[in-house]
Amino acid sequence: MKRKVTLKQIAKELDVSISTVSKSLRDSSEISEDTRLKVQAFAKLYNYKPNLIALSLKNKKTKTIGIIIPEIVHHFFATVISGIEHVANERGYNVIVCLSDESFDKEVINMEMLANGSIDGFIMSLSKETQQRKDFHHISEVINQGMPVVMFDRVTNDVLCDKVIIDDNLAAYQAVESLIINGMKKIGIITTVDYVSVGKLRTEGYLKALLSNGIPINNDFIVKIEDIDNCSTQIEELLTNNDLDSIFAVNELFAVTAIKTAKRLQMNVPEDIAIIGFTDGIISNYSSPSITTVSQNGIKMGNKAAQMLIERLESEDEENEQYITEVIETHLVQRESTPILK
Amino acid sequence: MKRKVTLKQIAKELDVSISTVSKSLRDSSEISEDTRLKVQAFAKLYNYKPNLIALSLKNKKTKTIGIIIPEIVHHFFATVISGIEHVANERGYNVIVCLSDESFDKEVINMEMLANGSIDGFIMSLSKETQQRKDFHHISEVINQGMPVVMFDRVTNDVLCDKVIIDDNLAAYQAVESLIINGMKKIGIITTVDYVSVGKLRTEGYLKALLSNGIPINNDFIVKIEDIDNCSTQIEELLTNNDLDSIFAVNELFAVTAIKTAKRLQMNVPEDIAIIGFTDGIISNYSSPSITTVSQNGIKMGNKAAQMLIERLESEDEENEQYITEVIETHLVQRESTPILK
DNA sequence: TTGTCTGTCGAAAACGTTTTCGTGTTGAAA
DNA sequence: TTTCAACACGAAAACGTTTTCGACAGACAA
Repeated sequence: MKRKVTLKQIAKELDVSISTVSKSLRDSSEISEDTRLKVQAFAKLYNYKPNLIALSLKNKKTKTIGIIIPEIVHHFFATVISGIEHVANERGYNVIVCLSDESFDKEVINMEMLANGSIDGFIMSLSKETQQRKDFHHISEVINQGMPVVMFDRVTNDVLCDKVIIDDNLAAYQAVESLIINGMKKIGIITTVDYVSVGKLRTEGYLKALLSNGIPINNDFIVKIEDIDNCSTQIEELLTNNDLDSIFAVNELFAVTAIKTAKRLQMNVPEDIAIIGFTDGIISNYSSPSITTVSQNGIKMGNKAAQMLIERLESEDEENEQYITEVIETHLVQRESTPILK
Repeated sequence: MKRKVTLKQIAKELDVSISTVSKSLRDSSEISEDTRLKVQAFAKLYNYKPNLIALSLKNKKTKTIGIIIPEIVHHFFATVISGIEHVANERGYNVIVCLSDESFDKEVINMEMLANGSIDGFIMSLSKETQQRKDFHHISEVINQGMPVVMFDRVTNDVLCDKVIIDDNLAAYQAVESLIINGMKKIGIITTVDYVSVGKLRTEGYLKALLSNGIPINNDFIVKIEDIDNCSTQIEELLTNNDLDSIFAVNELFAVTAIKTAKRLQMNVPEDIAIIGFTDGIISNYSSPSITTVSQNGIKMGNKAAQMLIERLESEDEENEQYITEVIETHLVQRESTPILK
């Protein structure tokens, strides 16, 4: 077994000082060509690589980005990580991933752990519980210590920092309006409880679309799901009792569940009822019928978040308090769960 | 902005030595109760947390696990990460994720980067290109430096280390045999090119099942897909030319593509043709018909891999050369793409 | 008084780097 | 011969910890 070699060992072997070795390897002009080449050859032979931990300590930079997300077995979050990782890698950064499991406590613990020197900055999306509690002290604290944070998707106005989002409100508005334009009048919505920020925004977009098109709002058409595992009866009631011509679902899972329920009730999609989902993931693509959906480009969000964080990390004037909220564009992906939309 | 406070600063404020502060915070009996309490109070007030980078350097332990996988936008790999992360977190470890993008070079670069002090050990799954080249020097090198490695799923016999796999050969054998038991005779297979280790093993299991049940092997029934994006014609030919009664697909994507192709060709699944897939991901669950498939429990694989790595990291006798290959059990998940299997 | 023990604390090394500054040698100019 | 610059290199500090060892004071016994 060959343990990793250090500057000190090379120095000893070659009977020079540590400084000389270090300078030689960094091609300093202070060192004569003779010793420089000798040291470099020796270092190459023993495959010397500087210890990154030591460098981190010295430079107070770890070249590592911390990511905190609610879960990873989730197509959208996985794409965002992928987007972050690629930009990070290009620019010489590594990525350390922590999962909050939608738990406030785990989010806090993970942040505190990473904030003690392990990383240079955070990219994060809030857990449900955190959004419910509206307790963001752990994030403010980190920012207050001079560590930049970029939030994406599930963000909050209560914390000042860079953000990357889609315009959930607008995207929902456009989706619902495209149903209206195509003649739909009785449009239901399957959404989340209100404390989930993106769910709330998408619901608002739905309402706005109805209002601005002169369609009265019917509360029977709105179902808010608390627990995804026990949503089937709620959805079934929505479908049976209201003679809907279409449904807007605020995520893939709601959309596909609506489709399966409709099928079970002998309703044809899209002939009897049209369905639009949100998030263009695996499910939308491979369900039958495939799902017309609002695409939110996770890769792009990840790319942008990483860019923003790294630029802040590497900018000269540390204390630039000009926080940016970047809005990633969305678009409607036409598939089989709706008629062809004009 | 309040920068993080260090031992040195506390020492200065309280006019004691750094050692005294450190010992006080670690409840050393060397220090009088007076000063101990005073220091602790002060540290709490200023929210002192030890710098983990400094600790890493001192202890030569980072409490961090490096994960290298081909891609993350992939249900199976995401579940494995999730499994690793949970065990790691419980035992006080963090997880740093790198993606090889199925590229040999990126795999090498990432490993070398992480091997220079950033992590205590690796958990990895080989990239396609690495498997094709059969070049594992980067892995051997890391192991040779005393850094433990656990490989999962896509492994190789050419490297000695701990491994977590499923018995791909056996699982495929059982899946195909269950088709045979249920009266299928003309069984096709959609598989990968041979250098993908798991694909090869699953193909072998298919062949073995046919052989041991006295069914002749027909090479027309075997299609090997190189490029997933251009596989539709190959699959279409397989379906039209051979009058198959069933298909074994070595992954989800092949299975769902087979189903879509069959539908297009006006064949009913499972009445006209039964289809069994591999990997129990989102697609199998949500496609219509849903897919009968071999479930490989990614969470469990991740858990086990993390356990094995951490145990090796924390075991007393460093040089235990008894490498273990853990086999995670699989089982067939009955869904709609086959008749009910006995 | 001398010696020993105990209770508190600080100095310093160590982990592996980078970098500043100082120092000794050489050669050439004066 | 003296002076001075250029050259080549080393010592040491710094990053933030932990830990070993030594030091000093006071108490107590001989």
